[in-house]
Amino acid sequence: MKRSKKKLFQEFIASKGLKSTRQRDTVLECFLSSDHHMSTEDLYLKVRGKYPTIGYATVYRTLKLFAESGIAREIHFGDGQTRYEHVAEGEHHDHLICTRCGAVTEFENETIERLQAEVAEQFGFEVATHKLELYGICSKCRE
Amino acid sequence: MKRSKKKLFQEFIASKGLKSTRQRDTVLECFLSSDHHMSTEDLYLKVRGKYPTIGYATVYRTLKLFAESGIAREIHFGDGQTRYEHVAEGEHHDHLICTRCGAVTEFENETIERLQAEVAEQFGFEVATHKLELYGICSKCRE
DNA sequence: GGTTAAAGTGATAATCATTTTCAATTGAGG
DNA sequence: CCTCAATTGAAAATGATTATCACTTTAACC
Repeated sequence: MKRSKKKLFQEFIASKGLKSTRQRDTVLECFLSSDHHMSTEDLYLKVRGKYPTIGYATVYRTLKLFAESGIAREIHFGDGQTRYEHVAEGEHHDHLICTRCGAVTEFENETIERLQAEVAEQFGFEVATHKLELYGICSKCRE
Repeated sequence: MKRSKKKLFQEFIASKGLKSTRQRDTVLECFLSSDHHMSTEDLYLKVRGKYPTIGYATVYRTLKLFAESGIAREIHFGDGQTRYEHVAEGEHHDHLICTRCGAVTEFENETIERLQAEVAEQFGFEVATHKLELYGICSKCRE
């Protein structure tokens, strides 16, 4: 799975006439080494561990490439920071966001997805991606 | 309906020991005069028409108060600008966002809402608000 | 109506995340 | 190995939003 994302990204890079560099490889490795979404800062700090001279700009630029290549997707929770999550073919997860402790839980629900498609069709809208976030208090904080 | 929102905001202001000012009244009027969501800049420009000396900071501050008072809600589409939409008691609308022309259409679907509540319950999560956005190409752009 | 303390305002400076710039470096193909 | 376009990192620039602060206004009280 990781192998395939690496390959996907390599192909994307090649098809655009871009170059493969140690920086991009390192950022990709670090990104793939986590299961969940991460902010640019999270990733920057992680990459610094393996490649101390990396610059912020490079991480920003590389993440945009991930999004363009389709292996990642930007997400915005409204706290002013952009995060990136993994995109697996045909898979999508939505979020439960605790407004007290900030915890983010992922979930999937096929029925909701299907209903979304129906609504879009009614409007003649062609859906590319979607975002569903539920804000509230998580079970731990409610105890 | 507008009357009730004005009243709601007045009550909120009073309950917090805040003051009623011409600036706040003007911003509220301008906000209520539109049916849909608007960015801070949109509103700022509109308010300037009625109150030319208004400052950006005041509009920002007032919008935050609207959100706190419950008559408005922040929305983020990922373009770096915060927008505010009207909140009507018990009503909620989700968004179809065209990534080509930027058009935003609102919709409601009770079944989706109900399913969301079910999912949240499974996680022991208490939902306060939610956000559902479908990104893609609108019917006009598809022609 | 005048007094006053607390809240509000507006101009401006400050922040914060993200982009751009640019000189120096590096990768891929010939 | 050479060449040239792509890449990088540091630092400056940007754009949205927030904080600061001297001055003004509101609401309550006398």
